[in-house]
Amino acid sequence: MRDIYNTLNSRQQEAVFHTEGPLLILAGAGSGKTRVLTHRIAYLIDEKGVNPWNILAITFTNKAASEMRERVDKIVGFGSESIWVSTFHSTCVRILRRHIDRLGYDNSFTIYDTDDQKTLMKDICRRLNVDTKIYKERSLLAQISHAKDELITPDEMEMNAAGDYNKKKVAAIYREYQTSLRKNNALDFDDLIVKTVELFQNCGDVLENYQERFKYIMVDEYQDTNTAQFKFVSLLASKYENLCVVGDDDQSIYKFRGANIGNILGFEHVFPDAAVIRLEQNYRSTQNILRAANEVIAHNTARKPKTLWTENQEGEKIHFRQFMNGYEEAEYVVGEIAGARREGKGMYKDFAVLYRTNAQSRLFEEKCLLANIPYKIVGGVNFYARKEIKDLLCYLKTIDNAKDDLAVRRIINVPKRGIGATTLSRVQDYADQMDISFYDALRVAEEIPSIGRSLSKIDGFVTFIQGLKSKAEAYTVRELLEEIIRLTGYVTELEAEDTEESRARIENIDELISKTEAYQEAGEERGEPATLSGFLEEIALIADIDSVDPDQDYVLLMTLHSAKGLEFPNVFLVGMEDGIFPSYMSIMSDDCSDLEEERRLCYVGITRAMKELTMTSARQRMIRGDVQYNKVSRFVREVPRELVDLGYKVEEKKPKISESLTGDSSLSKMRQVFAAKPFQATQFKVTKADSLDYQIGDTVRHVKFGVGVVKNIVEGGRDYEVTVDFDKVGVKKMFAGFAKLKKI
DNA sequence: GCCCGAAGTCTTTTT
DNA sequence: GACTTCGGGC
Repeated sequence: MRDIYNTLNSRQQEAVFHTEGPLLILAGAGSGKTRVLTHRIAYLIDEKGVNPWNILAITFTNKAASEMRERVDKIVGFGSESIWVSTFHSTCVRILRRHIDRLGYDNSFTIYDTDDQKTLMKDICRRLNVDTKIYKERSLLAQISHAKDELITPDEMEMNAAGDYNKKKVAAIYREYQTSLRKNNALDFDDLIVKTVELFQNCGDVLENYQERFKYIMVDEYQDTNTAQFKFVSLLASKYENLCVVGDDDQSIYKFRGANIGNILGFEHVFPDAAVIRLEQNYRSTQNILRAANEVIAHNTARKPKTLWTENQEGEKIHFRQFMNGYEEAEYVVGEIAGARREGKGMYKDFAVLYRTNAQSRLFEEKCLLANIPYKIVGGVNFYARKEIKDLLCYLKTIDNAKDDLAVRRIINVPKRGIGATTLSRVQDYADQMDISFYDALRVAEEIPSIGRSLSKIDGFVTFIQGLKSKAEAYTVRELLEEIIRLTGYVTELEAEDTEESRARIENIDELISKTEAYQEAGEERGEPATLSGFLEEIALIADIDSVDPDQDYVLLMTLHSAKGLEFPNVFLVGMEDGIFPSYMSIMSDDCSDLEEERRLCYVGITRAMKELTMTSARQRMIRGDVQYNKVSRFVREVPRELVDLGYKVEEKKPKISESLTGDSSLSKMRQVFAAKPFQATQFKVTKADSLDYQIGDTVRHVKFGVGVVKNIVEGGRDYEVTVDFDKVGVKKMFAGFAKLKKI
């Protein structure tokens, strides 16, 4: 046997060597569960002679999947590429792409994102004369999604409704929603799981096929599986029962999207033969951080009792600071990072700022920009949800799946083709009457009565799309996209607009183009054809966290939810205020388990930290336009006083901050900041351009600082250092790779 | 059919 | 505060 298993502790070894039958690994935060999983895979292949082809490992995010894949590649001798490592959603898509015709869908189905779902729901409400003042689209979709998480069909929902008028109405809307999805040959996120389960239940041969294929199944983050996902896994595993699930009930934070904590708490009931192994030694955090985490989570009642321990050093105390408002809070945090960086205490990527809601990112982003600190915001408005991106994607979707009415209707007038609402509703009526798709109705528009003058415009559009369709086969995705941009004049139009906004949009489009290129390359590497459907699918299933590149040196700003599974030497938990975190909703809720979920979220946050943890709060804060006064979060008070360092008085601290980092940065102050900053020589991996598209004397634009003139360019080891004199904020030095200056 | 400004709504968290 | 929707005017 190889000696790679010697580095594991005895509990971990036990988990690795237990290969047959159901196994539940209760893995506390930082207890090395990914190590266990990867070593377990290696052991299965190397020692047990299992064919890599027979192994399935499921994670929640693509990032987790690719990390696991990478680590498996490193320790598995051969054949690691045929191990199936992917997320629940991609796994299901791959299965459905091959077999969903058995359920009466077309195998080229489209995946609807939240935006698409909303548009569709709006449509349905209009059709069914539902008053959206009373039944909000959002809440309807939430109810439907929840039903799907629990594998409840429209029929079942109606039956459960009994005499309840409201519930019956929702059930009817749910039914109509499903019909529309099918008409559009589309699935929403939840359907991906639900339909796969349906497929398995209806087609025994398909299920058996996959049961034989996946003889060994592993599921990561098991505490976050919902009923549908559980059903999916247990169907797959029911033949061989070689199911290994890894999770931590204390880190269950996705109840709102249907995660059923019962799946982990009741695993031993469903699989009576299950072995249970606990991993309680933490390798990540200092003793103080771990003690704080243990103390906080101990306030929860619904949990499997356990206590993490570590052999690590005691470490520093938990820092807590309270500020007058959110600005000062952000200034402090960013100042601390800048300071630590200046003193050589770590790189930017060693720091993470974690908050409860996405909206809180803004202040930190602003301060980072002012301090010239590279950062990345994870989450918030999805890149692919931006208008210009969606427009172009809908062209691609139309080409890919002509049944997707939503996509066709979105682009029929983008750019303006002078086809109005009246015409569109006539086409829609005709399509409904004839029971054909919207696009097919357009193709036979001459048969539609009272279309009149618009006919020629519609014909123009149809010819245009048909032309693109005929090219789709031969073109790469990139070529197709560029053709669309050229023929529609999309970018030309934006260029003519010439505003701050339109320039940003063009930049986004450029990024989309490079994503098609990256997709092409990845396909070639894997030896898979880079199809249009494949590209659209990848985009639909991508999460923002997936784009975090561990080689890039930037501070990460994200929600606590996004931070799960990550670790950082230094963590800032900001906005620690009752009403923010725990959220107002959870405090007010009758169901005290809501508050417990928030506490688990806090536990997740604390345990992200390896060396240092800072919690901050503000006395007053702007929330949606008006000022709120919040108390310090109860979670802060649950950390034993002796573990906390309250620091100096805030008033004493302030001058030092404003000296270095306030917005009205006079030249001398900025110099101070930069003088002690030898960081261009260190690893600052922003890909260095071969040359810059501007030179000394050119006028350039910066996202935050506005317009300025380039004064100097110094070629550094990894990037160019550019000095710019800005109209508004004066002279600044910055790195070309990060500053993204645009010549104007 | 299209554009612009006023009013209304929202936010927890995400694949 | 930021984004979307709606209604009035052209």
